[in-house]
Amino acid sequence: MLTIGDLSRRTGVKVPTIRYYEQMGLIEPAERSEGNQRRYSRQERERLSFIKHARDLGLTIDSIRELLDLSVHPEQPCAQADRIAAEQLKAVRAKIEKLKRLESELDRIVAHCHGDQVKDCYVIRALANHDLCDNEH
Amino acid sequence: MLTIGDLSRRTGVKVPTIRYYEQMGLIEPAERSEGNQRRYSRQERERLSFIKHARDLGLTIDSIRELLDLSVHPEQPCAQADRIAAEQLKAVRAKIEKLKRLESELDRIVAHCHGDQVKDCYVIRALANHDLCDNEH
DNA sequence: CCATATCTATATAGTCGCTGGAGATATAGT
DNA sequence: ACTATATCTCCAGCGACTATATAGATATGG
Repeated sequence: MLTIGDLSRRTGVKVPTIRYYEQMGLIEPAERSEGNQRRYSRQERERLSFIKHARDLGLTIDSIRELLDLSVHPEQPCAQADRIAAEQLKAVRAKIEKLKRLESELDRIVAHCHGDQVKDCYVIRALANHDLCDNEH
Repeated sequence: MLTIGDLSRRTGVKVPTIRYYEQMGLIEPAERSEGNQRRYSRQERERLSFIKHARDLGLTIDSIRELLDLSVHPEQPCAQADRIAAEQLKAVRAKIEKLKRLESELDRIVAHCHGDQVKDCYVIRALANHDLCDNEH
């Protein structure tokens, strides 16, 4: 059995975050030692690793809860799990597109600035005047 | 003079957000009508547009406050404004890189899934088992 | 000139996913 | 037995809003 600190080190999830996940119902309330400290088994470590992995991929707590619910019904069709992952992929792609537009505008703003004083500064002027932008954002 | 609703429509910043910006000290407390309603001039509309533009570019409230402070000192060197924009650019690029890694992994996960049942589902299995990942994330 | 419709005011709480602190208790090592 | 470290619970805070409730102001049509 692992203490919460051990579990934290093995999964890379911080101790208060583990307790937070318990509170949010992502993991079951843990067994307790005589002195009321949480103790975890290998199964619980795996579940937490699953959660960590999904969070690293940007899935919301709600999506993860859904996936966890699905994973305990192995005979059901997996279309829903598919859908969750596909939607997340779509969201990630949309974010990338948006960030790329920001990148190109910021890049242009930074590259243009060669004034020495604020009154000539392209950064400031570009922000004050949307017309200097190339694209929508 | 514009009401807060007019200002909102002209800048695309929602009414409660304008009030929030006032509270945060990004914009000066507005003049008031006899009935205690906020009234805005053209100058204040421009300042809010500046803020909107900067927020759209992902700058934090704190960075925007710095830029606004700079913009009222036109004789000072603009190196700091430059630095703020350059740092934001760096942050945006880092986010793009991270999201691209997520994209490729999610894409791989989704593409692999052709099981019909949860027990064979690659989405679920991939999340449970980090070894199925190609790269770090 | 009044009824009504829309807008605005303030204050407060909620969102998401944690993170950190205070003060008390448990456990491990010597 | 003593000490150092880990853990416990509870609660507050982050950022940037967003929503809700209740009350008062203003604009419009008849």
